[in-house]
Amino acid sequence: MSNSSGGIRSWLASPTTGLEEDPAHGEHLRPATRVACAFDMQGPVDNLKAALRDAVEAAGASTDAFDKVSLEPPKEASFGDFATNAALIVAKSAGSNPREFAERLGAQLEQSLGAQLTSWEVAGPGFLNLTLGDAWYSSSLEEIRAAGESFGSADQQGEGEKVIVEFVSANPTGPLTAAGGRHAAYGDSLARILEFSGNRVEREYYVNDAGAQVNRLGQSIIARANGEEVPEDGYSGDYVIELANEIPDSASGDPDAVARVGVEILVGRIKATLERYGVQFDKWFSEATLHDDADSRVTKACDALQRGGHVFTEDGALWLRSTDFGDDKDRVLVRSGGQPTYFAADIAYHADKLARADQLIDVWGADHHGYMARMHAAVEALGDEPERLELVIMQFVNLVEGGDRAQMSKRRGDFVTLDDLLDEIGVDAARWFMLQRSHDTMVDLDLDLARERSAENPVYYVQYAHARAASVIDKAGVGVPAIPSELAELHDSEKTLIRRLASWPEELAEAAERRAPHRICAFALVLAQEFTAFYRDCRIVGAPDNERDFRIALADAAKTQIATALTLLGVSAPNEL
RNA sequence: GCGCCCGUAGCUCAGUGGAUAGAGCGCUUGCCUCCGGAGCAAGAGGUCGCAGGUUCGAAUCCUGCCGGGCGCGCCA
Repeated sequence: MSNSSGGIRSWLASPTTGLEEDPAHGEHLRPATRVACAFDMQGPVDNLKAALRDAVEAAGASTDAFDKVSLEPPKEASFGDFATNAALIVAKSAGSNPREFAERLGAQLEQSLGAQLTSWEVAGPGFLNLTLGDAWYSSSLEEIRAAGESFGSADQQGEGEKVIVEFVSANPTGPLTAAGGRHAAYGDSLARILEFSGNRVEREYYVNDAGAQVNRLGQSIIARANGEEVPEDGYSGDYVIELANEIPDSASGDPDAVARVGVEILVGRIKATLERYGVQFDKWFSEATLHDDADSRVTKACDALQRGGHVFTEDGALWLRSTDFGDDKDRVLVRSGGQPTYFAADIAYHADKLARADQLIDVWGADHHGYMARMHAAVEALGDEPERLELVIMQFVNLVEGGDRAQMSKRRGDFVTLDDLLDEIGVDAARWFMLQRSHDTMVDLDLDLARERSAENPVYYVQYAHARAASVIDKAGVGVPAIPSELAELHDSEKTLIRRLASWPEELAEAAERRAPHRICAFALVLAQEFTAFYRDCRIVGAPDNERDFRIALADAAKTQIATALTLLGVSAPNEL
């Protein structure tokens, strides 16, 4: 960004480094339409909810507003295992008041759930608190274990919508920055979550290998090859000197040709960095290919807009009347000199993507939010529904060291690359720390904490719980037995853990719908904590056989779910640390 | 000036209509004959930026302010 200010993030993506965020990538807005989740309701909690729904009907109320009904473990343990606000929502439709209706609901559930329900009570304005029996816990664990690794995932993989997630797309004029690591972690994790939810997902990187910045790269390389300073607006990083040395005849070469080779090399490095980071793109889309031929896709896109009557000529330039679609200004498509703008190419690119998918998700940097309105306007002008393009805006990331927004950079003009960061804290910590906060919050990444290989570091804490589960199962030495039919009374820690496991499908759906991988981090952390509490309270090795076997099954289910969660984050789940 | 995001514990942040607002870090105090102490437990710490409004119920929704970040090119 040629015009961004200096300051805190300047060493991440600073004008003086010449590192540019991907162009054109703006801000955020949340279309009402979301990618549908392909999976059907399933799992123990859904069974309960189905029973609740039946009870609502049996008690004479409408289920029209049932999607507003919650059924979840209350914060306060004395309120039972699950609490529902159903009566508060539907009582009116039965001509009843909430407390009275909750009584009816309780009685109905008592009948339908039998031994699974130990007791119930009506509380407050009309909450119904349920206390479940060990029978429910046992059968729930059974169900979770039967589903195995796919618990919470779509019944039919790939039956959902086809989604293209475009992310990173950083200009190939320099190495990937640490900030790019946030985009990469987010986009990839979101893609994994959507895949797990049954969608067909393609990860795509838009390579801005055309336009003025590529030319500037060529000029900069040539200048360096001749031992000169780079031109104003050039790229001054040391990597340009490396490129100058690497590219044969760069001192006397044609700027475009030199630039092309430079871009090729840099794209290769970006690819390698991302691969190291665990991110694989399905498609690297070259902007230059949009400009090929006289009859290019950019020209076609402009023609299409013209046919739609959405363009006009002024001052020798061709404009899109984007104000017709909510933008605050009209935008130039073709400059008076005849060259298409970046925007025009981006429209062609999005037209191409729209033809290839049901839903588009673009992940953009926060400094591009001003670009959102025109992009949506363009989609609409093309005759498409703007909701099909979803723009997710990533806020910035700062690296913090020693309690300060740190000078990790050695000197002015340097910046922290993603590779530098990975050298410092490793892939697992980097991905976790990049993901654990919501995309619309600016984050400070604490390098000291991220480096820590102890329980103070959440990512190691979660991995530790996983390794511990593996270890104790191994130590018991009887494999993973079936859940015994005769059970001793369950410990509160066992029940708490099973409730958590059972809540996974719902949590996952939430993360998918809200495009919120950070929820998976939060879930994994709580799950690890609750597993650890169970491990502390319920001895496995040396316990009576039926208790031991039940607990092994539970530990194994927890281990599986921790591993699944970490996989969705792109973090490893080793059996030993 | 206009637009987008953010404002919750000392710090970094979860929590997009439910009951006494949570986690991690930091701080205080305990716990190793005990399946991994790379651990566990307890505690202190908050006018959810401010003011109105909607609701049986608001950190959450609406309006207006204040503060911070970012953006408003025939750049990408």
